[in-house]
Amino acid sequence: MANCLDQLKRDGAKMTKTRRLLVELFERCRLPLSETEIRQALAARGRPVNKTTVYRELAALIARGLVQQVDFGDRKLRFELAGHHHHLVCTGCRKVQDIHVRHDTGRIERLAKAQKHFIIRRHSLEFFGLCQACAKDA
Amino acid sequence: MANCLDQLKRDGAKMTKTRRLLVELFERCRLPLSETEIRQALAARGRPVNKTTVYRELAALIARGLVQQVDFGDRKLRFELAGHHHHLVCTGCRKVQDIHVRHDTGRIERLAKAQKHFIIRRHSLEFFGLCQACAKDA
DNA sequence: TTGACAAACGCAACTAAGTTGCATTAAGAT
DNA sequence: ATCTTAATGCAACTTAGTTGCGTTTGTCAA
Repeated sequence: MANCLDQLKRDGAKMTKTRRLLVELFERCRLPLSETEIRQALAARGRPVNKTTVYRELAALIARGLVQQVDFGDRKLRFELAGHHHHLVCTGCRKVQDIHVRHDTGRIERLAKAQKHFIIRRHSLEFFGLCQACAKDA
Repeated sequence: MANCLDQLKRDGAKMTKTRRLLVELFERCRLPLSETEIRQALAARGRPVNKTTVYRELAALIARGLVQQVDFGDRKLRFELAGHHHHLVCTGCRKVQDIHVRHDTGRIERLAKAQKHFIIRRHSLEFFGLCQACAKDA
């Protein structure tokens, strides 16, 4: 992760306060964040930024492969440190947890190739349901 | 599927031309459609409708369990006949194909319950990559 | 067949998320 | 210290979806 900041530097990027804070934020929190959440977090740390800046910063980090987009179907983009994760999304309180899942994508990739001549590059797998607290209420 | 139209009737719904065409469209096409695509298709069949109507109609069908939402992460809602599907989404031409996948959700559900006290209700699993035509170009 | 009632509809105005163009500010190298 | 260029803010815009309200149209019963 630190080498990614190095990479940024190498191709002419500047080490701004915003960029440092943003990477820090992702590393500490390790969960998908929306643009709004990111701006709130940065503002709370004394760095209020425009939403345009957030999107541009994210685009830069995504282009370098540091950050990736996640998608929970609420038509809101979310972002997290790159790496293959899956999540448990609570439909009650919207809280998100990581979950480790071993699953055999190879089989499906071969199937798609053989039957549909389709080359799978990536997949998304997300789980929706109720967290402990919300299950109690229901 | 026909019994779903019956069900609609039973609780006071009217059999409008739009509704008939819409259900027909879903049954014939069997792939996730966006609001825009739906309106184009209806217009092509001589029934131009307002987007508000489309969304309301979809809400009614979803409420009855006839239709479900799908999500390909392009912050656009899509809709298809209810039932558990997975898709191959071409990132080149955006074409979508169904794919049949057997996979063991039971294991993961038990895991989520045991480790995180999380009750999984549903999941989404979508594959992104290149279809035959687009793979050639790349 | 007709008339009444509720569902369906269209329209216009609105919200929320994300994007773009342009002028200004500020890293950081020389 | 200065200069170059990345980073930033702002305002205006786009796209997807929602809401309120007045009008139209199925449907059912008389």
